[in-house]
Amino acid sequence: MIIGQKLRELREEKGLLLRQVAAELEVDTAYISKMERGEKNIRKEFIIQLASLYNHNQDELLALWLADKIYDTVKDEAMAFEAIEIAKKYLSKEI
Amino acid sequence: MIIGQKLRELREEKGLLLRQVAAELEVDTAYISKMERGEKNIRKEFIIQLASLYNHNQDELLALWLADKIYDTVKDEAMAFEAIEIAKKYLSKEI
DNA sequence: ATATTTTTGACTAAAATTGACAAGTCAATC
DNA sequence: GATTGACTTGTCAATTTTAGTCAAAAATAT
Repeated sequence: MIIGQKLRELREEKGLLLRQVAAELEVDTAYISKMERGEKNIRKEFIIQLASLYNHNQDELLALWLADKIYDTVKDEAMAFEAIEIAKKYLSKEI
Repeated sequence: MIIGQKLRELREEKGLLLRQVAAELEVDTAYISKMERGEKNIRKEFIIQLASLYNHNQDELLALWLADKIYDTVKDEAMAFEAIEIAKKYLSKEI
């Protein structure tokens, strides 16, 4: 989703090829392509490596990555907003 | 987590046994026990059936159920709050 | 004590995920 | 129009995760 787009932007800014990024992460080129297009989940570890490779703020990327996961779990749910508020409440109380 | 507790409360209010609820959902008794104690995920379909069985507001239960899922995906993440805000933004823009 | 309810742990079938590989498309260039 | 390079797509094997059962153990009530 959004993290994928962002990763593609960053890669293109750096002028890197899928192949080069793939070599860095030690995975197949096709796999990077799929991550960038949101066809595959991205492992947290990869985000960290990519933040470093692209010289980009790691926390920002991790936030986007996590936001995508949240979005994915709520997107088709009628109670999405209510649930988010409840989850936030749990979270601030460190349940 | 929280949805489990709530389901247990509701069941006890109605004076139903695990066995009886299990029969209603057509699953094993142990499974209900595990759902109520947050040891197993609960299928959305079960929440709907239980709302009806317990005569309780379905949307409220679904919101709790979804909140738990959100909480679960963010609970160990440093960027949890930021991610939630981003996800909310996506959601309100219906991306 | 014993009968009933709930919990626990081990287990398995099914489903989802990871990631590779091969073949395909698409542009640009020769 | 053939070739080359970058990316995409489909399929697949291997691994991991999940759903739910069963039997035994623990807890609770009678």
